[in-house]
Amino acid sequence: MPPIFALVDCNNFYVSCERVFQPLLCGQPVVVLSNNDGCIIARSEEAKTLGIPMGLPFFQMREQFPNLSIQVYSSNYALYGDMSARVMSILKQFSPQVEVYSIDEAFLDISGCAGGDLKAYGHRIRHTVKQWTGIPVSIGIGATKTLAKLANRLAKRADAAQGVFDLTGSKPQDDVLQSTPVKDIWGIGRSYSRLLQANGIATALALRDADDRWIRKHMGVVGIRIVWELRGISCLPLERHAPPKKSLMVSRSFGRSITSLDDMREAVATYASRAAEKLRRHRLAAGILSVFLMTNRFKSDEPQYSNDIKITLPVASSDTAELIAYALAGIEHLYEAGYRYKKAGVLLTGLVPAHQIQMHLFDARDRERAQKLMTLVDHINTQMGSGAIQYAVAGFRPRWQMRRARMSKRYTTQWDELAVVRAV
DNA sequence: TCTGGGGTCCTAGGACCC
DNA sequence: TCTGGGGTCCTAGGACCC
Repeated sequence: MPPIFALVDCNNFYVSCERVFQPLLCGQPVVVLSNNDGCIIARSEEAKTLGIPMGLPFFQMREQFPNLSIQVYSSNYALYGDMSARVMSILKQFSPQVEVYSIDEAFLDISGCAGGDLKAYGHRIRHTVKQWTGIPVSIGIGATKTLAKLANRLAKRADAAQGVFDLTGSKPQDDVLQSTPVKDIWGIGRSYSRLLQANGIATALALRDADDRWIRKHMGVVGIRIVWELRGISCLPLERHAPPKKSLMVSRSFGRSITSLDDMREAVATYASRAAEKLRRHRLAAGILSVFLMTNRFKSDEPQYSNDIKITLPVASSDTAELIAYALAGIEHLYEAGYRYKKAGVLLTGLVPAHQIQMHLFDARDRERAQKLMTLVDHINTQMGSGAIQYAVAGFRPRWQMRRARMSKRYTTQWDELAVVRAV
């Protein structure tokens, strides 16, 4: 049986999560900010209607919309991650074939599940997710992932069929593709969009019927796959199991610029420590550690500097102390006094499963002991809350910490932040 | 004062080898 | 004047995604 893809996408996901626990926000313009309260990364429909663009820096929103009353939240990933897991577990009851594509999206293969009426099945999914979690979703159905994505866009339109759009029927496809600008196709970004339009390919229909050789030449195999998917030939299979991670990064902009090596050391030690925790959670070890730092690229009047260094470890490791040591050695090498640093980060690559680390003959480190210590630290931090135990080099209450002034409570993952309901 | 973070895949080009 | 051909591997950078 050929697959039938349903793309289930949570509407304005972060805003919807906030609304579940603060129903007063429903009907009001709401936005959620990126880390460091930097940019707007989620908007309610009301906020979109007001003309607030995606990615707008928060301080510019305050300049441009000074008189509007908009509810603003810092991003609360503890809450969003947990709500996402709830939504995904519900979707798995509607199909054994689910690919969790991002925090707020999943592809389902619903061939064989829907019993003939795809649209009705979509509505059942939508209704169940809403009832059980409070999160509204939109569902697009198509013969390929690309077409399901496209259908999802239509499902979100107010005039469409209440959140579900089925594109598998052959009839309506041409006009739908005709009315879809190339920039709205999954996989077509700014640059390809410009290229295509400059060559007279402005709609999904035109792209579907474009010349393969031209596409291959200018957009590579990625482009060919998009075109074929638009023709209904599935090139992107459902991936039920996430392929193994190839890299892992922890980086943050600083709440205020760093101008001393001591502060930079604290920040980088903190990031290395977080990265090591992530490694262990995925049962991985890293063979290569890169560190980078940079000044604020938006401040053209300030001297600019950015640099990075890549360190190959003698033996792949997930030991916090060891990764911190390499990261500090790296950052001390990169650090130049006299700049105002805005961001730094630690990137781990050369990842291998923790159980198949290649040992080194002259390795002096007592790795067994280190591993026991890490297991203990992780256990304590799981029980007592993240950060209960940490390395002193990472600093306490550091000056450079990111801003998150408008954070809601962690309603679903923290006992002392549960929602309180009062019966009057 | 103020501008996110974390990923993947693909391609071109250089280094190196026979 | 004129300077092979064909591989592999690695890396940096571009493009895209959410």
